[in-house]
Amino acid sequence: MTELNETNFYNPSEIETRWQKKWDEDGLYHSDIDPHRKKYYALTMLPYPSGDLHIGHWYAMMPPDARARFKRMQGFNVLFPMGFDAFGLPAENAAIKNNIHPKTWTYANIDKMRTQFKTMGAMFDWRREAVSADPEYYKWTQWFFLQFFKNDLAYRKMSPVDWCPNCNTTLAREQVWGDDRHCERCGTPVIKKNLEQWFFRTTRFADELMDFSKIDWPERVRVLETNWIGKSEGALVKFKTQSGDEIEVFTTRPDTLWGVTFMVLAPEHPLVKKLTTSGQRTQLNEYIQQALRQTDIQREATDKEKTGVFTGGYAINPVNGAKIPVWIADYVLMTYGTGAIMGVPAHDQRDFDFARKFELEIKVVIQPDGIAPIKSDEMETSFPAYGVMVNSGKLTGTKADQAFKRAIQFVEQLGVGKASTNYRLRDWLISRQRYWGAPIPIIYCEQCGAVPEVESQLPILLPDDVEWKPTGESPLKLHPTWKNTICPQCGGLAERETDTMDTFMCSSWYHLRYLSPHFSEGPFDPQEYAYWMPVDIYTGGIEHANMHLIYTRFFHKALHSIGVVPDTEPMLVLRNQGMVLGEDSEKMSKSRGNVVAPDKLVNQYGADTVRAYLMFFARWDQGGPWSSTGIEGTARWIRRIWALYNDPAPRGNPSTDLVRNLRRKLHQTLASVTRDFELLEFNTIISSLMELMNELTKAKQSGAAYTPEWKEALKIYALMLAPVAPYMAEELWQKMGRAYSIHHQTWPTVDALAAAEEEITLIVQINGKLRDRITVPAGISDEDAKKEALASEVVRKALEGRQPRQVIVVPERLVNIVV
RNA sequence: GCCGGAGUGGCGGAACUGGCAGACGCGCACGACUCAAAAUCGUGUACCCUCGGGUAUGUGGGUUCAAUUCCCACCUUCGGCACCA
Repeated sequence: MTELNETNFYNPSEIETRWQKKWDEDGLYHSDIDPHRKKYYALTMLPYPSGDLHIGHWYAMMPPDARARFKRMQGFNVLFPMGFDAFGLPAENAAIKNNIHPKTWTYANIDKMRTQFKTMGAMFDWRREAVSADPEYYKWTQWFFLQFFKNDLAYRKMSPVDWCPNCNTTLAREQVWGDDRHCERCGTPVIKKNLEQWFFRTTRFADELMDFSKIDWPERVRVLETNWIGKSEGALVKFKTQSGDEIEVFTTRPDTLWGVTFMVLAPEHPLVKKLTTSGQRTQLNEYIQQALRQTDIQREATDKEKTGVFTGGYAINPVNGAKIPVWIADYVLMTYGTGAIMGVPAHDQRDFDFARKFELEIKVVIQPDGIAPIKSDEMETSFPAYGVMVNSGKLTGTKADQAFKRAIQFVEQLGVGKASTNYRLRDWLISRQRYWGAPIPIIYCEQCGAVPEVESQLPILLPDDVEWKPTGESPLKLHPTWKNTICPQCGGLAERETDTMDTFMCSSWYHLRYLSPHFSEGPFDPQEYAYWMPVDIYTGGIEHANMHLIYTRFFHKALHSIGVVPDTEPMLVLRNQGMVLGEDSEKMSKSRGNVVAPDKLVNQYGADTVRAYLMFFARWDQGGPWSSTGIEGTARWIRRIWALYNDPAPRGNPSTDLVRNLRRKLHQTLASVTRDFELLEFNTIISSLMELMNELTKAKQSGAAYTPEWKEALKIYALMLAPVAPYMAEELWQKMGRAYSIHHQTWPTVDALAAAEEEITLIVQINGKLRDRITVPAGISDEDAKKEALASEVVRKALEGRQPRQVIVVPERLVNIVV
C-alpha cells in the first residue's frame, strides 16, 4: 500500500464527503419549474422516522435515485423529493417507554435520518422536504378532512370496530392481518368494540378504484386491489315473513331463486327477535349468546361444521309463493350484504352443508346442459355452475347465458327485487384514540351537534403538555383544558373531538405537499401542481397494495370529485421493489441478528459501492438475501474502474480491429444500459458495465489508451456511471479535466453505426441441434447463409450426401437443416 | 378452497419478438506475485462421456424445423383473500 501514490488510491470516504458538501453548497439538485423543459416527477414512498435508516430504505430509494438521475441526464426536469411520515404510534410508544415527548423523539430521529440520507448520494431536493407532523403540514390534513366532511365524504357512526388492546386504538379493517386477526403494527390479536367513529366513504369510489385503464400499475397490485374491493353483481330480493315483515337478501344467483328451501339470518339480525316463536326462544337465545361470545376468528373459521337454530318463523318466496323456514346461523355475517341470505342448497355448497346437517329440503332448479340431469337425493355436493333453469315457473328452460339477466327482470317486474352490486371493501375508519396524530377538526355542541371547525382556525394544534398513559381513550380527552372550546355556530360552550386521524390520512397527499411545502394559501401551490403533477413514476413496497395505495387513490378521486384537483389519478406508473433479506434468507430483524447496517457498509466500502451492489445483487422487483461476499465483487469492480482511469497505461500498437471492437462494445453497452434504465432492470445495467470494464481493461493492456477512441470510451463510461456511482463519477470527471458537474451532463447518444456488427456468428443446426458456428459478414442474405451452412464441413459429413428435407433460415442468426 | 407470482449450475442471477441456455458476479480449483499470508492479477469452472458426442431450464405431455419462452395437466414454493351469499 505504501508505494501507491496518493492519486492512485481510491478513498471513497474522502471523495464522498468532499462532493457531498460541494453539491449541497451549490444546490446541484434543486428542481424548479422550468416551462422549457419536460418535467418528470419521480416519487418514492416516504419513510417513517424510526431513527435509523436501514438497508431496506436504501433499497427502496437508491435504484430509483439512479433512475431519476438517468432521467435528468436525458433532459427531463426531474423532481425527486423526500420527507417523513412523522405522526404515528411508535413515537408514542417510545414516549411511554422512555419518558420522552413524542415530538422530541420524532424530530431527533428526523435529524439523524436526514444526515444518513445525505450520505446515500441521492438527488433529493431538500428544500421540498415535507414532514407530516409539522403544523404547517397537518393544518392541511385537517383542511382536507373538513372538505370531505362538507361534501358528505366523511361521516360518523356507531359500529363494531377492530380494536388493538396493545396499541389502545381502533384500526381500519385492512390494518387487521392474518388468520388470527392481529394488529398490522404490533401483532396483537384484535378485539371488537362498539364505538362512535369517523369514516371516509371509500366505497363510493369502489368502481373507480377498480378501473386501472388510465394507469400503468403492476398486474399483481391490480389483482390484489381488485380482490380486496371484491365487487359482486347480483340482486336484492325482498322476502316477506308471515307477519308481513320484509327480509331483504343479496344474491349473486337470482337464477336459483326457485330453489330456495330456507332462509338464514345472522344472529345479530334485527328481525330475529320478532320471528322467534315461543317454543324456540330458549334455544335461540342460547345460540345467539354463544355466537356473540365467540371471537371473529372462531366464528369465521371455514373448516368447522355448520351450526344454526330454527326460529320457528316462516317466510314466503316471492317468485313462487313457497313457504320456507327461517333459521339463524353464524355463517351468515351481519357485516356483508343485508345480514340475511336465501338458502339454495342444490346450488351453493355452504347452503348444501347446512341443509344436509339439519335435513332441510334440497331442490334442484339448475341442470347441466347436455349431460345427465342431477337428482336432489343423490347429490354429494352442490351444483354451483350455471346451466338450464328447471322447476322455475315461467323461466323454466332459460339457458345459462340468459338466466341471470332474465331472473332479475322477473323480480323487477314483480316489484320484489332489483339488480344490485355489493363490495367487500368497507368505508375507511380514520379515528384513532391516540395523541400523536392530526386532531380531527370537529366540535361537538349540545345545541348544534357535530360542527366543523372554522377553516381560518386551522391548524388545531396538538398541546405539548399531555399525559400519554395508554388508557384506551385519547390522551387529548384527559388534558384538563384542550378540548374546551366554543361552538362556531351558536357560540355556546362546546368540546373538541379528541381522537386523531389515522396516519394513512397524512400519507395520502404528501406527494402534493412536496410541490410547495411552505405554501400557506392552500395545501399546494396550483402553479406547482400544474407543472409537476401527476407523479410519473411511484416506487415502493407492495405491502401497501391494500392500504396506502388504495387510500391515496381514493383521496385523489375524492379531491377530484369536489374540484380540488383536475386529475383523477395521482400516480401514472407504479413499480414495486422486493425485500432485502438477511444472509440466512430470512426477513431481517434484530431478534434474528441478521440485520445489515448501511452505515457500516458505507464506512467500509463507500456509498457508491453500496448503491451499485443494491442494484446488482438481485432483481430489484424481487429482492433476495444479502451476501457479504457478494458485495466484495462490486467493490472490486468499483476499484478496478478507479484503476482503469488512474493507473498508468502501457504504450503499444493497438490494431485497428481492436479499436473498432472497443467502440462497438462501448456503444452496444450504452444501448443496453439506456434500455435497462428505462425498464428499471438495474442488475443488468451493472453487468453490462462490468463487461465493458473487462473489455476496456484488456484494450488498455494492448496499448489502446493513447487513441481518441479511448478518450471517448472513458468519457461515456463515466457518464453511464454517474447515476450509479455519483461520487466516483464526479471525481473521475474532474480528474479528466472536464467541466463541473458530471451531473449536469447530457446522457450520451448511441452511435448505431459503431454499435453494428460487421461479422456475425451464424448458428448451424441439423434437426434443431447445434452442429457448427460459422463466421459470416453481417447483412448476409438468407440465400447466402443457406449456401454457407450447406458448405460447412460438419454439415457435409453429417448429411453424407443426403438431400435436406427443409432448410430454415433465421436472418443473420441461424440455419436449421432438417433431414 | 379461490386468486396471483415464482421454480434455470454449489449460490445471486442473464437470455430483447419462439432461434447459440448459463452473460455478469459470488464461491471453488489451479497458477503468478510473496519468506509467508492477505490483497491483487491470470486461467478454468452445468452434468455425463468411450472425446465422436450425449443429457440438461420443477415433473409429465403437446404445438413447432426449433420451446427457459406458447398450450394442457400436475408438483413445490411464496404472497393475498377466505362461510363475502
